[in-house]
Order: sequence, then C-alpha cells, then structure tokens
Amino acid sequence: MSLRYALLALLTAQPMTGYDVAKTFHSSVGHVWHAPDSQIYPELKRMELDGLIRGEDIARTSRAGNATKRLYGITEAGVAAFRQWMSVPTEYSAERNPAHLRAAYFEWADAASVRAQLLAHIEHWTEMREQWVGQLSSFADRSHPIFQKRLEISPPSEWPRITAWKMFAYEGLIAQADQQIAWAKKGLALEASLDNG
Amino acid sequence: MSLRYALLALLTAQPMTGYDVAKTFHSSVGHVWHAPDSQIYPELKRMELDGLIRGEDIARTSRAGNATKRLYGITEAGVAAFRQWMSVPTEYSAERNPAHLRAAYFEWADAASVRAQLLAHIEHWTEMREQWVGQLSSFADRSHPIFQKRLEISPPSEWPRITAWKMFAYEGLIAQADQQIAWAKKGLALEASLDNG
DNA sequence: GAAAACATGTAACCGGTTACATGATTCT
DNA sequence: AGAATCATGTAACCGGTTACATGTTTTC
Repeated sequence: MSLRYALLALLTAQPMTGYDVAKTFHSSVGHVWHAPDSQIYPELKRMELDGLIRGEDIARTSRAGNATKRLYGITEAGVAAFRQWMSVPTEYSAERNPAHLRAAYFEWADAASVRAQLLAHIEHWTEMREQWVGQLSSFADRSHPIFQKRLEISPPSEWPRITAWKMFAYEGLIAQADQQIAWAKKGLALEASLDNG
Repeated sequence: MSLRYALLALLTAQPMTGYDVAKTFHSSVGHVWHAPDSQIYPELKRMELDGLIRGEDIARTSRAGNATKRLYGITEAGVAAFRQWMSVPTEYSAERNPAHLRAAYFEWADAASVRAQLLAHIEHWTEMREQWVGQLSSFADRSHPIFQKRLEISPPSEWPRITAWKMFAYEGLIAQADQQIAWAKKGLALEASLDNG
C-alpha cells in the first residue's frame, strides 16, 4: 500500500500527467520504493476514484491533433491522507533476505560460485549506492528538479527541515549499501581463507 | 521461489514431518526467510509432487489410534536442485523500503510522530538483532538442534566450513541491524536539533 | 519517412498475507 | 475433563511481476 503514498509524495510537489509521474518517479521516490509503469497508471486511476487526486484532460499538442493527456493534482483529501499516513507507525514486514539465506549454506556451493555470488552482491550494492549518492548530490547542488520545485513552493523557513530529512534518508541508504559491500568483502576473505588455510 | 530452497536447506539436515518442518523453520531458516505455516504445508506438497522430497505416512501414536503424520525426506533430485540453486546468482529485487520512504518526507509529520517512528525503528531492529544474536550463540555453544544435527551427519573436516558460513551470514544480519539502529539514533538527534536549534 | 519519445494501459500469473477450520493425541 | 500441543491445511484477497498492446506527436 506504500505505492499510493509514494505517488502522493511526488504529487505534493506539483501536478503532473501520468507519464510525467512515472518518469519522475523512476528518478526520485522510485529509488526508495520501486514500481513499474504498469503499476503506476492503474494506481493513479484508483487514487482518482478515491478522491486523493484530481485528473483533468488537457490538450496533448500545441496545434493540430485532438489527443489529450491527463493532468493529476493532489486534492485536499490527498494531502490529508498523506499526512495521516506519515503519522502512523511503519509496518515492518518479516525478514526475507535471499543473499543471506544463500550465504548461510555456502558450504553447498563450490568456491567459484561463492566468489561469483559475493562479487555480484558487491556489484549490486555498488550500483544502488551510486544511485543514492547521485540523488544526494542533486539535492546538495539543487539540480534535482522535483526537489527544487518542492523548495520553491515551500516557505524558506522550511527549507532546512525538508533538506535535512531528505539527506538523512539517503545517507541511511548509502550506509546500508556500504555495510552490504563490507560484508561481502569479508565473505571473499573468508572464502579465500577456507580455500587455502 | 526461495521458500522452496529454504525448506530444502532445512531437510538436508534430517527428515521431518510437516509439523516439525514448520516448527523448526521458525527457529532457524525462518530468521532469514520468513514464511507462515499456511505457506509451508502446501509448498511441501508441491515439492513432493516435483520429486524434490519424498513423503511417507507414519503412525502418529505409539499405541491406539490410527492417525498418521507425513514424514518428508529430501531426495537425490532435491539435493541436486538445492546445489543447483546455490550455484546460480541471487536475483535482487528492486528496493522497497517503507522506513526510508517515510523518512525522506518527515517534514510532513509532527515532531512526536517522527520520534515515535524512529523509536519504533530502533525497537524493531533491536528485536531482530536479538533473534540473530540468539541464533549465533546457539551455533557457538552447539545448542542449536538443527545445526547440531547438520554437523553430526557431516565429516568433521567440513565442520569449520559449515560453521564459518553460518556465522558469516548471521553476523552480516547483526551488522545490518546495528546500522539501522545507528541510523535511527542519528534521526532522533536530528529531530531534536531541528526542534530546538 | 523513420525513430524517438509521449501517452496509457491490459491480462495472466504468482508469491505472500490473513483469517479461518478441524480433528487427534498427550499431558496434567 | 480440559488444556496444550500435535498435525494439516483451505479460501479469499492483494500487491507486485512480466509480457504484451496500441496509438500519437515530435524530432531528425
């Protein structure tokens, strides 16, 4: 159910068409809560039915053609629902960790597989880390369009608060990635010692 | 699809009834890959149909009564499938992180809610940490029944390998919990500074 | 004229969640 | 006799995944 609120979060910055929601989603909230386009479009429809957002058909082209696109804006009910969601405690889902599951039984894999898995783990978390670092620096240098827009529509007195939490969230994700990378490196060392020692 | 392999992992130690699988699951692999009983029983049936495990009806009671229970043992095909799975690279699912999603928008929550969320985060990961530490010490002092059984059926030359990977996996989870707790504590400090400073 | 980007989905499937259902055996 | 624990599920639902479908407008 978080997708709905991730979308609301995005739409608190500015009204957008479904296409723009999807696109900016992938380069903002999507780094924390992934969703494919095929989930975003239907969810927007449902959110409109539930009154959280309001859709308006607007012309898709400047001159000829009669195609339209739908511009979604958050409603007061949507803002209220988002605020409400922000104040209720997070539900933690039960642990389900494929990498650690495998690692616990690495004695069943040969040395090459173990190394490959650990290297893939490092690669995966390095990529994640890069994405998050990229987000973080685009907050810092104000090159992040949605974040920029968010600041523009907020009173300057709120800027430190908005910025601080955003950085806090992404720094946490980066620390998480660092920890995963460090763990996998320890695993590579362990593999080497089991192999030779 | 990992549940299937988590169950196979468990059954490499010894044959068990569905009930025992479910019970020991919750106090072993279940700490890395959670599943409710309602998922375990049907999956065992499917695994038997697929020839990964073999089920045998045995008497449930020593004397009177004619009730039976089903004892499942891993087959050669099951062992092969498990080994195969251990050698293919892990698939990483896209990031979906409810706590960090919220944190990125904490400016929408009041101070009390923020504090409550962060404290709940600390509580959650402290509980997880305790579970994992418990597992780890039960490997160390040989009080973990499944782990003990696993060593018994393995040649002593394999014991260091088996033990080392198990500890590696759980130490990684503990480090993860520590990192989450540290992050939330930084959040509490940040909240205080935004509030007063 | 073709390719890229805009724009919006549907359908089938699958794994996981939640709630409920039922009966047998053993222990006190 | 009643409680605990053994023993095994079913059914409805729901969110997410994967693959596919289709047409328009803009840009080169």
